Amino acid sequence: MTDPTPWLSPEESAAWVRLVAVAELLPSALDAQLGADVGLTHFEYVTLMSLAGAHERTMRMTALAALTNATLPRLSHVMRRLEARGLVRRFPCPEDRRATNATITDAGLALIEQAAPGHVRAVRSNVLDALSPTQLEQLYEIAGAVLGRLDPEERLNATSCQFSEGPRTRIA
Amino acid sequence: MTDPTPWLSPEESAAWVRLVAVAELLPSALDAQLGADVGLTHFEYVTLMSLAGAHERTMRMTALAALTNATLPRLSHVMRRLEARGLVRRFPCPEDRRATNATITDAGLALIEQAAPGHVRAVRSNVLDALSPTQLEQLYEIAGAVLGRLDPEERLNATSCQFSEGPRTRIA
DNA sequence: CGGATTCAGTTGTTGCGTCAACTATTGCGG
DNA sequence: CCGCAATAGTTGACGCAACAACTGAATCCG
Repeated sequence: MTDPTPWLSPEESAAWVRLVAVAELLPSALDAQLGADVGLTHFEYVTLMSLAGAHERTMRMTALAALTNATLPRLSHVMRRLEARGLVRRFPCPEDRRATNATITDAGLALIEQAAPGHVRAVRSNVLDALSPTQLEQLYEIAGAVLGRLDPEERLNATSCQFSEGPRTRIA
Repeated sequence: MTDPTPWLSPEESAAWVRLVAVAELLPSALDAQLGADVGLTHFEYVTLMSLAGAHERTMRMTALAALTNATLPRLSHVMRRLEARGLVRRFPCPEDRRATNATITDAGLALIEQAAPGHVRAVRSNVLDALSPTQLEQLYEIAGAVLGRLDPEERLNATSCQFSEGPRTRIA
């Protein structure tokens, strides 16, 4: 009982401190670049990208919330703001009249196509360029292991593939 | 000009997505545990820890802000709340009457001593336990490399050593 | 010495995320 | 078929961080 928490070893502490620093600075850096560039937060960008990659560029609010790891209230507020800017549209789902479908508009598509190059540059210059191919693989494994603890549900899995594509299209 | 952003390779994209997920979930997890345990945010906890480890348990606001990577307004607001809870005290610096010194109170020390075990447990269960010793070393290197890009000024360096110590004391 | 600039902090406003209601629809059990 | 729980989403209130404007003290400089 006197030693339920053996404190952290120097190695653990050093790695932990750096990880925390990255976790704090990275979101700010992403938001800053996207905000200055096109007036979007990173979350708004991911939301629009998810819609752009969806079938018919349309998704149910709940599905979109799960995909972007947002609570439903948060997504609702964000979508209201995006809709006010003409970047998305919302309309009731015909099959389930409780549900709401969201679609990205042409203006929304145009905006993320405008935003993407700068965002990719920021990702490279802030992170990827600092890592060797070996470290990239290690990062993949490490982040995966940590995610297994942080997100046992594995809800965040489909956000991917938004980056390895060329300009997004309907499907083909 | 047509290819200034070669998009991301599948490997890059996969690692990036996982890193972003960790960067989003980790702060929430820390805040949730500390908030439920002792009603502190992670930032407040780090602030109190920094004060506890400082000479005479006292620090200038500017120094504390630099150490915790906070803006001065943010720190000012946080310190006002902490002072209202009796966890810190503020008083004008005798040598420079522009400056304000902050000290952690005995109540503040007691609170972080109460909070530390649970926090360390959370750090372990959410991150460290998922990594092998090799991965811990890799994480240290990777996070260091990324920090070199995100924080070229190296402002976040002294937050360390708060974890490898036993219960904090003045100095000796 | 005296005015201007810089520095240290605080305060007010705005924007975003979370939490707690609340509405409306669906599906289930009797 | 009728109530009742569960689901989908919206809305409003509150808390915290960012930004800008402000006060007061120190420093620079002529």
